[in-house]
Amino acid sequence: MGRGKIEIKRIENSTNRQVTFSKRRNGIIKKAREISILCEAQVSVVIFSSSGKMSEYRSPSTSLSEILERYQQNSGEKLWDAKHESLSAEIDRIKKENDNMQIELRHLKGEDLNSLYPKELIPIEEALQIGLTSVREKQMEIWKMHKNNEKLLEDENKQLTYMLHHQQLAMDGGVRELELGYHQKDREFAPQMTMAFRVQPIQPNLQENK
Amino acid sequence: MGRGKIEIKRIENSTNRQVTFSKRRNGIIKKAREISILCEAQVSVVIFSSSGKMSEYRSPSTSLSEILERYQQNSGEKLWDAKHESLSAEIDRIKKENDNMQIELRHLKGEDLNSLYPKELIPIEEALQIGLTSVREKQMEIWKMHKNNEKLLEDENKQLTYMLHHQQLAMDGGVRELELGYHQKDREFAPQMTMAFRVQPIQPNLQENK
DNA sequence: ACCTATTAATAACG
DNA sequence: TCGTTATTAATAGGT
Repeated sequence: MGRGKIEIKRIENSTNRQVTFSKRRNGIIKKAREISILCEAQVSVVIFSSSGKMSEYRSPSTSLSEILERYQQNSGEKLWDAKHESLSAEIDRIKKENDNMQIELRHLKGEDLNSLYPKELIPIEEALQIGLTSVREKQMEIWKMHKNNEKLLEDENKQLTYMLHHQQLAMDGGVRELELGYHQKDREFAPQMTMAFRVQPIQPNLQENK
Repeated sequence: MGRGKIEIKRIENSTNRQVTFSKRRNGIIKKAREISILCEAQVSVVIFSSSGKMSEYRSPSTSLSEILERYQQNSGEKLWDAKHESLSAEIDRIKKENDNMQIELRHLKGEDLNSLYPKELIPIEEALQIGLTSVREKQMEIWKMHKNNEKLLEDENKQLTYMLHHQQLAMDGGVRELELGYHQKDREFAPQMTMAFRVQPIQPNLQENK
């Protein structure tokens, strides 16, 4: 039905193919609409072009879900059940994993020990022993760090006290007339000077509180 | 395209409508096949007649699920149920739970302790301490049970030895003529008699080996 | 997009 | 449902 008859096989010329697609797609959709009106049929047409663009026709006042529902009833095919099943399978898998961990946790916390064979207590005891050792080592490490920090702060305090003392002596001893200028001009500068002597805290990332 | 032009509106004559449906449905499906071949298009056509009978065309080597997948991507419309959503949500929930347990387990085993604040080490240490105490109590309990069982068996042994001794004395002392009868008639009965004296093992469910 | 010669679909009927 | 055929509709190729 055109200037010439064509064979039904892939149209090699790309432009031609695209044009034909466009025309025939419109034709199909028109036909779909017509049959739905003429014959009270429920129709769904979905067409993807080779470039991936989608076109669609659905008979009026019908949702795709409705059509899919009918489709499944008629064909017996499971449409989205494949995905559904894979999701369920994953849930089962994770739940099992979950249960195992739960049991392991309970055992480590000393619960449900009666369900175990005596032999199975041994690795649990060992794990607990190792865990306890690690935790206590960590605590010891932290304690040492704090101790160290304290020591540094104490040293710093001594140094500051010493410097303060010297400064006071110097001030008392002579240039008392400078006091006025100190109070008026350098007051806000003074804190910055003492800051320059402050030792940076060790382990700045160590936080005692959240 | 027929002996007469027809208006596109419901065909009132039922027979006529049915015939037209049949013809046009074939036409649409033929067109669908043609466009899929000519233009490399992916096509899905689903038609329900007014009487509920379904017809379908799908371009070769494509499943409907695949088409639905593409459809959803293109249209943004959600075809799958709330079911899917709830399953996905449950997976997320369980996975999260899973992660939390995993972390707790690792901490109890003394791993990844650096990611914790010092304060958080304390409850872990306590839990480990409690767990260790429980496990050791359990082991002690089992040990005591074994000890007890051994004691009972020992007592039983003594009793049996004693009885055996007495029996032997009685036999040696007098009725030696019974020996023949004992050997021939009661031999297979004897073990059952001694069984009657056996003490039932304590804690029959206690299994040393799997 | 539009045009139109030509083919394809199909309405009416048997 | 199937075949036939007059007639309309779709569309291939070209502009």
